[in-house]
Amino acid sequence: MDTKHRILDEALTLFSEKGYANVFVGDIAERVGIKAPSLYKHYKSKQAIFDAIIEEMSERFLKQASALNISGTDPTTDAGIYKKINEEQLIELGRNLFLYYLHDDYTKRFRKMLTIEQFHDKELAAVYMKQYFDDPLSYQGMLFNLMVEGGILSADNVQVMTLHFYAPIYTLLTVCDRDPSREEECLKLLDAHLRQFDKIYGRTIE
Amino acid sequence: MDTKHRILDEALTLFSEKGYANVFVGDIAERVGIKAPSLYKHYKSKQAIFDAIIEEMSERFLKQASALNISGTDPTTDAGIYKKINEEQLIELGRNLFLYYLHDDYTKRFRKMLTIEQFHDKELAAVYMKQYFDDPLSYQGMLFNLMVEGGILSADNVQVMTLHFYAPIYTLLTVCDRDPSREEECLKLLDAHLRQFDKIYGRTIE
DNA sequence: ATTATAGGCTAATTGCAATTAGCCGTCAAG
DNA sequence: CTTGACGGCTAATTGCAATTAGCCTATAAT
Repeated sequence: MDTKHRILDEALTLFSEKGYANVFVGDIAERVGIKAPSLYKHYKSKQAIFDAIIEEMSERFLKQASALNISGTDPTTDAGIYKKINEEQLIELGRNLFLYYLHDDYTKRFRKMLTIEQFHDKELAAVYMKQYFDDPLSYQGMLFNLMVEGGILSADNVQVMTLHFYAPIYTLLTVCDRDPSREEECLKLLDAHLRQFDKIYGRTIE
Repeated sequence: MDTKHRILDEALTLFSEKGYANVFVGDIAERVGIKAPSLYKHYKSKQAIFDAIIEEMSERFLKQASALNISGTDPTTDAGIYKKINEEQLIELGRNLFLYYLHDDYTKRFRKMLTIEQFHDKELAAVYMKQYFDDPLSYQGMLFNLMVEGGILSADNVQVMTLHFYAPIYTLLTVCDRDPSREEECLKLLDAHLRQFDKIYGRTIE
């Protein structure tokens, strides 16, 4: 009964490393510890495995939002916290966002898989964009609006400020995905970015 | 004799749209206007076509550097120009970088192809990183150093400043690659980014 | 004029990888 | 205690897509 789930897990790993077309059902089966034909007791086809991964990940995304902010609370209902944030907390917010994306095992593999497969299918490109561009920007934008209200940040154009915050995080993330050996270098650069960001947009409250 | 080159061109188009594994040699042949077996008069195998594309693009990259800066001259030999640049020219520099990457037909298709195929092969990931991260950052970093010397920009940390300049450009570029219909939106955001960048780091010369 | 080469075609061939057929053991429910 | 679903296996089968064989024409060089 657990096999069904192990198949998805191993398939995701392989798809993220080699891409759908370069993974054979036999590879997946081997990792799971069964033979290829046995896979078909659980999934109708190779494509069905892929679809099930997309399905599961879409659900997972819905639940994860709260992992990303500093308080673990929902900022729409707890706006006050973000009006009192300080420099260290702002930096921690960025670092958490980065580290979550970087190390969460599922999102990491899923992101790599989407990166490879995004051009096969308009849908996948849309999922990628939503997950790694639109949602982070709109979520961060919302937080920053609160911070501007709270006098913690100052900006004419919150959208551009949010882009300035997020684009380096995204860019460094894609570097680490491609070459994990540069992780340390990227973390340093991330840190420098966040401090500089705070210096640029932060307002000292006296 | 021209067929050999047309094959590369059509193959690049197809690989960039569907990925290597999803393109059949018959597809390439059809576009060129010949039958699949005839391809083998020009290239030993499908893989050889792919390799030839990589080869040709690597050469092309060497020649293109001068297309990206405002003067068309080599800044290592003509540093003076960058010490006298003004706000509008700085913005133009960023826009040119973006538009070149976005619209140059070869680099656009090649970038998409690399995005899809990068995880097959360490080499390809390295090419991608060099082309879209390391080289732009080091090149821009060099320009910005000149501008800091010239009193046009001010910064403690030129590396982070360069990241702040380039990361949004890169990020918006990946958005346009995935969904060309957002090009206009991205261009507006690019413009706002560049103006904001100038406001942050620019120094008025009186 | 003849011949070799380049480049095209049709018709195999090959080989691999997805899937199907059909068999078997286990175990829980009746 | 027997039956049927579940999940595994081996041995086909299928189908497709890369490549090879072998032929043909045009043209350019000898």
